[in-house]
Amino acid sequence: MKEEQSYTIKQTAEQTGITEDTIRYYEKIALLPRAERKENGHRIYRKEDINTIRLIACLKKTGMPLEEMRPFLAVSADTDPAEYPELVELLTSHRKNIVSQIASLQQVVDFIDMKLEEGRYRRDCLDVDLDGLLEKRMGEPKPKSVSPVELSYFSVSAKAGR
Amino acid sequence: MKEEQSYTIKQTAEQTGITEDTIRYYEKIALLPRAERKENGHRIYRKEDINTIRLIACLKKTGMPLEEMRPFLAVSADTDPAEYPELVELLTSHRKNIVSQIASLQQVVDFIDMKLEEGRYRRDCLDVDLDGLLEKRMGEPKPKSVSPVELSYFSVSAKAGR
DNA sequence: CCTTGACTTGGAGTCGACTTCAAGTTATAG
DNA sequence: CTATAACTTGAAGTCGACTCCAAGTCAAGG
Repeated sequence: MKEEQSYTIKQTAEQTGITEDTIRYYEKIALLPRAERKENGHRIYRKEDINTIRLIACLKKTGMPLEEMRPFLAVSADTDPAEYPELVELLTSHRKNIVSQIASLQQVVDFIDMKLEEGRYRRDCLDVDLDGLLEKRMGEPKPKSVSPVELSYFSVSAKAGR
Repeated sequence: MKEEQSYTIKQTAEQTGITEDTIRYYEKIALLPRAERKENGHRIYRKEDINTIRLIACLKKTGMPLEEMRPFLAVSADTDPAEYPELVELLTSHRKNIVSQIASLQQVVDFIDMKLEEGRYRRDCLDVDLDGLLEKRMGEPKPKSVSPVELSYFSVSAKAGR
């Protein structure tokens, strides 16, 4: 085994995409545990810590408020979730949230595709293969699309006269 | 045709899940157009407006700041996107964002599933069919799961001694 | 006529999440 | 020996998105 590699706050910021200030802030509000210091007082971070910060960044992308992250960080850090039933519940419940968030996002993607397709359709009304073109434009495969959910309200307004 | 149905701000709030205050606030910052008023000055809303508000709610769920929504609302309202190239670009670029957001979310779902599975696994170590059970617990089909992305950092810390 | 309820307005206050600031320490380079 | 850079601290400031407030209007009920 090699002795644990460690990083400065700057390196950590670079690796995680979270600014130094923000990392210190997270420590201040105890979202992160107090980082180890060297003799000179400078913080040092390990892979492990970087991973925790990455997890925060990831949860942030899901729109989770910092306060709600605490239990997740606990789980990530050391706790075995199954030992704490309320944690298990928290996890499953947040999972539901996220799944429904994905649905929301997918809806927006569909909205955008629809709009894009619509414009394209109007433009070169009569000859081009729509899907082929769309795929080319987006790079995305887009296997099925258009969620069953009430997508209605996204485009109506476009045609309803004002 | 029936004459357009209309709603009070209260009804609108109920239908959209956005509070009256917030709706007024959106109008104040001109995210929503000034609503029509009746003789007494009360706002009235149509299906069309409700749909716009729903779109805002939906975009909000994707974490989009209000300011960034303006162009989307324009598109939704009346503009043909293809007529404004910068709008098309905006749409495609935000589409990319969302797709990557979905990936982030999926990552978190995978993280949760992993944690849950892990706990379950430790618990009744030796006999149960994991996937079957998991599916039952979640209700979700979960056809493939575990995105290829660096999921590593999610669980390492769990086993790395502290 | 007075009250209740559903609204109106402008403005002030709150809250989460940073972000910036001022002042200080320590390490290396010229 | 000084200056630059990389950090430290605590506190204050900012910004987006509400959220609440006070004062007022109007319509219907008792």
